[in-house]
Amino acid sequence: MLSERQMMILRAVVRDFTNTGVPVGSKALAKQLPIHVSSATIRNEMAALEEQGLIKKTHSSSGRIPSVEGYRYYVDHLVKPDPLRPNDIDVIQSSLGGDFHKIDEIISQSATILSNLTSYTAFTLKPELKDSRLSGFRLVPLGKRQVMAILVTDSGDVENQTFDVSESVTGDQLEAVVRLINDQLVGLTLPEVVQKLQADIPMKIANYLQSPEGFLDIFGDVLTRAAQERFYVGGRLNLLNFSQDSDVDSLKSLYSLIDKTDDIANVLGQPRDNISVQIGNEMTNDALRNFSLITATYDVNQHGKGMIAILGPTRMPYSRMLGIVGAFREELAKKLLDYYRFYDE
Amino acid sequence: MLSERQMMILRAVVRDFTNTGVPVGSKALAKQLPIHVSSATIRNEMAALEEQGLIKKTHSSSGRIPSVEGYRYYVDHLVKPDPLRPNDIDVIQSSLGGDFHKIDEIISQSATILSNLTSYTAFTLKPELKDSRLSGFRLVPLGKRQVMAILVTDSGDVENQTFDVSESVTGDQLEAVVRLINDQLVGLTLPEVVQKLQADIPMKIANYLQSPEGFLDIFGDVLTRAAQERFYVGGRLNLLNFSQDSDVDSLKSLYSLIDKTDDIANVLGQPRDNISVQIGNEMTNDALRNFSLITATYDVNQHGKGMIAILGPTRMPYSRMLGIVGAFREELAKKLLDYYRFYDE
DNA sequence: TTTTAGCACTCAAACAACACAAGTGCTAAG
DNA sequence: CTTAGCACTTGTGTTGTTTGAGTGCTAAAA
Repeated sequence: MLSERQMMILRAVVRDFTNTGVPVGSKALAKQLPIHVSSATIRNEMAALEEQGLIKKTHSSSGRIPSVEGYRYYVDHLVKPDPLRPNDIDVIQSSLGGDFHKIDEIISQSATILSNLTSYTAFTLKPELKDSRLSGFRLVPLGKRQVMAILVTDSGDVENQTFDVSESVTGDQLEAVVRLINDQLVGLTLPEVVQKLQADIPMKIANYLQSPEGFLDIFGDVLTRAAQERFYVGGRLNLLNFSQDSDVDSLKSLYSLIDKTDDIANVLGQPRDNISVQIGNEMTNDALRNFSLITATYDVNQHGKGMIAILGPTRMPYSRMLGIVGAFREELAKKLLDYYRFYDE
Repeated sequence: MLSERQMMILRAVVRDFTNTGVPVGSKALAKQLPIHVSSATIRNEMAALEEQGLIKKTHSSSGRIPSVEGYRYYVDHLVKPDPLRPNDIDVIQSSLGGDFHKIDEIISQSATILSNLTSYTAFTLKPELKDSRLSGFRLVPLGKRQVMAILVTDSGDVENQTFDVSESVTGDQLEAVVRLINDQLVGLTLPEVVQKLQADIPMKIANYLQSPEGFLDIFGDVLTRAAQERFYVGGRLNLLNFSQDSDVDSLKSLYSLIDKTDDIANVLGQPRDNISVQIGNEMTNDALRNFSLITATYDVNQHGKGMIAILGPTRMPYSRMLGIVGAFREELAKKLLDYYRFYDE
């Protein structure tokens, strides 16, 4: 259990350190704190905090910095999200104010805005219905030998891919395949489709095409892309700002983590409600040891829930960041409700 | 004019320095060179080379490194491309050996291979006909309010985009628009299309749609994307390897250069025939001062010419790199001819 | 019992002094 | 024209010193 005074000190240590990056000592605290005690008293209290593992020294005679547990305690009990700066509000409203013709534009734009506001790296994920179902499949002939495959889900996701077919394949054959897919697979959830695709579909398709493998490749490809949650990333390059002593290797693994959709989905994890903070090694992934991740869901009513996140150094000004993320999720939800309202009516 | 011996020395300086990164001195050269002269003689020759601006010192008593002009002389007169290592041949053949369903896969894969072989950053551009023409336009309704716009050129490029329309727009209206576009614009080169789009098309479309702006936005968007040359980039992260003293700012500007298709197209420039090397500040762009760029065209006969390039430090082993780029362009051309042959027949 | 002043101690960081190695230019002799 | 020899320059690495910020502990004061 922490005393009031200890909390005050811990809060000050976190605030100072996240602002300056310099370990904070007893004397500086004594001057700064609203209570009148000597640096010796502060020292005693700091020793107690260190005892509990909330703060630590970088070397035997240095000032203190927060430990992961210290940050944890801070975000759980002590922090109060900062209200947005007027300037930030302007940025959000003007960047999100324009006209958009597709949801993805809004979501991708959001990642950019969020990274600008925070100067960290931002992720956004569009609102998603629990299990979306295949609602349509098309093959559109484009030229002598080019065909575009289009897959649509009932949550409005569209995946497409062009590919080349040998000219011996006729339009009738393609149409038959499309009909088959639509008859057999529309209405199923995507995992069910994948399953059927490995079971009886190949044989049925073989009735129409001599060599169905190529086609199945394409279809499977488009399908897995559709089943995958698609993240937008903004401010990738901001990671370079805290490349402590330019450790190229860890930077590389960090970037490959971010660019693999699967991996980053794992990192962000299941959307917890509200806002959640993960600090340093609380995340399993080693490449993130010096980072913190703030994730938040946003709720667009019947259109599902989405997610936003920012990734920055463990040593980030949490109060400000929590304020930004909290405000942005609201703005984004509002914008999307507007968007849907327009197209629904 | 350089004497035979001076050439030999320059060649050795470039080779040593690109291999080790350490300025090379007279004694080391004396030991290594096939002729028997003392280090003092080498020193005299080096002074002559420095006089001509081909090599320079990093400080008053250091060994010499090549100047930009020195590299230039080296690649123009002295270098001989290395033959490929057997291992590299394997890599190319196995990575390019598989079955592909679209050209873009081959080209994008090529960027990856090339970056792996060189451990630099690689660019690839697919073969392009001089001025491609609009050969078709589609609007495919996907659901209640989603529509996909597809644009096809006669060189086989496909651009597409989904967007949302208000439900008050009917299928008949869309069809009318498509017919209009195909009647009026198919067969024109893309610049001509752009021009017409700003002239009489908007009025004609207004006959069918109350508010054509949204649609024109989309069409224009797809159009500019189609007109743009699309580069594939492989091994982006390799740039981190030579982030000398981790200059974050210049890294950032480098990456934003690479990621803007327009800018990078400018950097790579017009495809010169054959293979060309640009060294350091020979390129106008400041962010590239410490880099060299090797570009090469490849020729797929009637299917046009494409381009590949690698971007690495000025201090790169040119002989090896020229060997790789030279061999790869041949392999790629061969692969593409194969590909076209299959689908053409 | 809590707070505080005082003091001895620790450590990182900055700096100076120094030796070393690699390399150069120059001179004079071969 | 080549070379041996030598004085000179400079980056690098080592070592020792100083300084300043900060700590823990003790004993006195509140």
